Amino acid sequence: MAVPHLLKPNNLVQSIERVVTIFDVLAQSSQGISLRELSARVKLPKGTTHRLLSSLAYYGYIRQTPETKNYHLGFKLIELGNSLLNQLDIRSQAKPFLNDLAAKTNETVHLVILDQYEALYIDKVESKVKQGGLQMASRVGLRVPLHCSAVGKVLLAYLPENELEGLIQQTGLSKRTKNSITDAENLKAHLKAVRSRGFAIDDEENEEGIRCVGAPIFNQQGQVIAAISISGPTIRIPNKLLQNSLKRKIIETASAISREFGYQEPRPMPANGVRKR
Amino acid sequence: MAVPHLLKPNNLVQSIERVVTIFDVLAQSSQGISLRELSARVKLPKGTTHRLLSSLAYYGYIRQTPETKNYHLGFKLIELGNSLLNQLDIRSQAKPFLNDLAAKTNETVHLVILDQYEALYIDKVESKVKQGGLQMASRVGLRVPLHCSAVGKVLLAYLPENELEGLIQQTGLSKRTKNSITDAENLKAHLKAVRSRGFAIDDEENEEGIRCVGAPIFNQQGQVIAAISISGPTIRIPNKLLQNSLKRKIIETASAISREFGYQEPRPMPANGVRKR
DNA sequence: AATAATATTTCGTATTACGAAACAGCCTAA
DNA sequence: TTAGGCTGTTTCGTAATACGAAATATTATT
Repeated sequence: MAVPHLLKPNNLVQSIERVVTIFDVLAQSSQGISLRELSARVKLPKGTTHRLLSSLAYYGYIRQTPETKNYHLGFKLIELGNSLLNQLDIRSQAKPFLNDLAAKTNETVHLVILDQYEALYIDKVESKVKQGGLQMASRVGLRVPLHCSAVGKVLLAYLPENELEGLIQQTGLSKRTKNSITDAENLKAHLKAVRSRGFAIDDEENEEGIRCVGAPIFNQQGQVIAAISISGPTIRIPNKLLQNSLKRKIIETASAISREFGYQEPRPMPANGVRKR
Repeated sequence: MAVPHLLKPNNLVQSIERVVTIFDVLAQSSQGISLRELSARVKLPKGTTHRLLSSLAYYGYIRQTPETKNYHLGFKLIELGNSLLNQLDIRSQAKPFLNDLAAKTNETVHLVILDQYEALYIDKVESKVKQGGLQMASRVGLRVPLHCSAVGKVLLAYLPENELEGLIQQTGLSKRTKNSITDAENLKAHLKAVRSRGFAIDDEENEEGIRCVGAPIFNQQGQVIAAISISGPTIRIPNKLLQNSLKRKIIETASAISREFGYQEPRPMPANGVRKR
């Protein structure tokens, strides 16, 4: 809930702390929630909760269904969230390339950035041809662990050593599936390989039955600013396909986007393109 | 900025008021903003602003670029905004129909709901074939006035009389283009026609060079819960096309979505399907 | 190296938000 | 129809909380 690597300031504004908790509860309550239950969940007196809610409602950050009196997140949040998405120029720059890639591969394409030691989806393009109707559990705004996703491993690979250590210390390497890499040394070796090859593979390491290939996007300074991936059900993506056409396509697309940002490809060893925080 | 028709409670929580103002300024500052400038804009001492910011940063609602020290909106807002979008089942229900409609018409399709006397875009599907590269100034999370957009007029048409009055009183009828309807009586007559025909047309009333057709989506109780539209540049959309194929397609699509919500079409007069707030 | 212009932290104070308790509105059942 | 038990909402005296001026630290600039 809180940004993991930021140390907690000793003088947090109480109301902000409380509002944030309320938002979290509301985000989980898709059917809305009553004042009574909400105040119980956030462990505050009804009166106090109500006061915070009416302030938030006044500004459109939450809303109350008139019939049920239940509280929900407010539409102002869509406004803000999308305003932020729009400010991210990586997103608009990458969009046409992602569309193209999804059309060519008939699989789902993702764009992610690094945030708070997690990979944050900031765009998703589904192929029109949804064979079998298999859907990925991804969505703009959601997050995946870094150590067990293709995009995540790409981002990790170009992170300074000490930050990688920090992540391992703080969040650990969770075992999401039987293929997840949970050993720090294994991971480091794996990441070294990712750096030298320029792409990463997720072979059902995050979600059973899903395979992905991911590649990094560099800016002019050679820093990794985002990652893209192609994802699909294992049955549709044999290893052969992954290692050949998909791998080629993701690398080509990633390079094309990097070039838009002024990145100069041909260095002798692109391996040490360290990402500065 | 504040919800217009809600009366200001006399006991707003000060910190929330301030945070909201900060968010608004940050949303407008796509390049980030310095503490000095931000504190000037929100008319608060630097120290005070800084304290609020560090609380918000701790929870990921804002972030600070390490190099420039500038402040930006935080990714938590994307998470919340999209979590809310996802809670709106009208959006997921309508999605396939919108895709279909965009593909068939090669124009941009919008899904909007009524919020705070404005039409709020909650989905947008662009046709793949972007002839001429003409782009609409719309985006999920943005808003259009009700009285001069096809979707807006559809929503207005099914609003109880007193709410329509309230809107006119509070926000007025702005003249966005030479075609905008700015007279209350004209508007009422126009809305009556919209009700009886079951669709609305926006003939460059909101944006010069843009024409739209819109139609309402009903729920089981016969209330209007959303509206959809087809929009495109005037040059590509002659009145003939609008009145024939596009009009037919938007009505068909809207009915199909309404049926998903259990709406029973064939009543003698669907005109009095009054929308309850 | 000195200066200027930032961002950040400190700390005594009074304003602000607190929350217990009273109130109001609604449903259900007798 | 009215009593009872639920909700959500408002009040108000109090003290804890957030306030913000000023000191300090951190950068950038000359």
